[in-house]
Amino acid sequence: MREFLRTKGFKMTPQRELIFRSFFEMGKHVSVDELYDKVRQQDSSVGYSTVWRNLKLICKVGLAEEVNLGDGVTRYDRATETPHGHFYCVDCKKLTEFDMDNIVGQLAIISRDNDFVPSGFKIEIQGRCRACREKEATPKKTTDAQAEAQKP
Amino acid sequence: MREFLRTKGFKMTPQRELIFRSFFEMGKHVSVDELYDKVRQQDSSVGYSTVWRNLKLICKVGLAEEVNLGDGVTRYDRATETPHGHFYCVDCKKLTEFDMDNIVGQLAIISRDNDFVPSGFKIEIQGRCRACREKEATPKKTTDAQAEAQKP
DNA sequence: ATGGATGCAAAGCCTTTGCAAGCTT
DNA sequence: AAGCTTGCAAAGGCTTTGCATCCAT
Repeated sequence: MREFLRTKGFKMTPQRELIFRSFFEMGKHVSVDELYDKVRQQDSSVGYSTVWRNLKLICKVGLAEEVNLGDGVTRYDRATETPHGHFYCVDCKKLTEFDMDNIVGQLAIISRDNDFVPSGFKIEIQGRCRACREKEATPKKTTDAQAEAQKP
Repeated sequence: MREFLRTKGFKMTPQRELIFRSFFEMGKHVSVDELYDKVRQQDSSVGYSTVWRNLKLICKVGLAEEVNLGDGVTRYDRATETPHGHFYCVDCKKLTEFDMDNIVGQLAIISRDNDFVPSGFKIEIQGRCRACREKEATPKKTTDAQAEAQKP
């Protein structure tokens, strides 16, 4: 890793090592705050911006990429060999992955047909996961839209 | 329109009418700022939050929906009958649409197979549009990744 | 010695909200 | 009259940046 970074012109530091290690241990969909918390558990002297900058660095060197669902939080997803889409539960906000190998091929075709050179694909399916559906077995009287509309 | 809103419990006002009208004239992918500018051209007394709140209202009543590409700006897309995905040019930041009828069927199947009840699908294809490719016919010496990595 | 890396604090940016005053119904 | 709306200003919430200092190479 140290060697890998050097070839890109970056140095290895204790903080960086801790941050990188923590990130790759945490798996998927990590937010800056989450990673910051985890890092601080092991070294409470690490600054927030250091975590933030290193997360950006991890993306720069191609080891991860940003995932943004528009809920105000940027998440970081470890780069994987297999392209995948996300199920986004509107209730619990959890992300689950699904394979999208098959669909990517079609998206590439669509792109070509539209004279667009693609570099990345994102598919997000919003809805409700099983857990949240079972949790709220009792149906509401009003629709979500109406209920929402009442709020200021 | 006035009638439609009343049934949902909302009133019609001059500002609201102007905002609604402007939004629907502007077409797709409108940001709060853009709409605000357009509205101000016709009535410079309208406040930013009024535009913002009405854009939210338009979404609440189902006439539009938010589109978020994670570039820090929320866009609003008029609700259409045909589901569509977006080409997002990483150079000019423009959005272009494409039909995704065929793919939606598959996403629904994927959802069912994963015990997920979908309520919405989003597909985003990042890349470069023809215009931006032609604009920069001269290839760079360094890769984008390397160039980016040099920045602080 | 050098130039990248770190921490802290502060600035940015957009999105939201509190409130008093003003308008629809 | 009653309650939704509006404008302005201010507060939030997360992302970025300025800088002096520190450290890896």
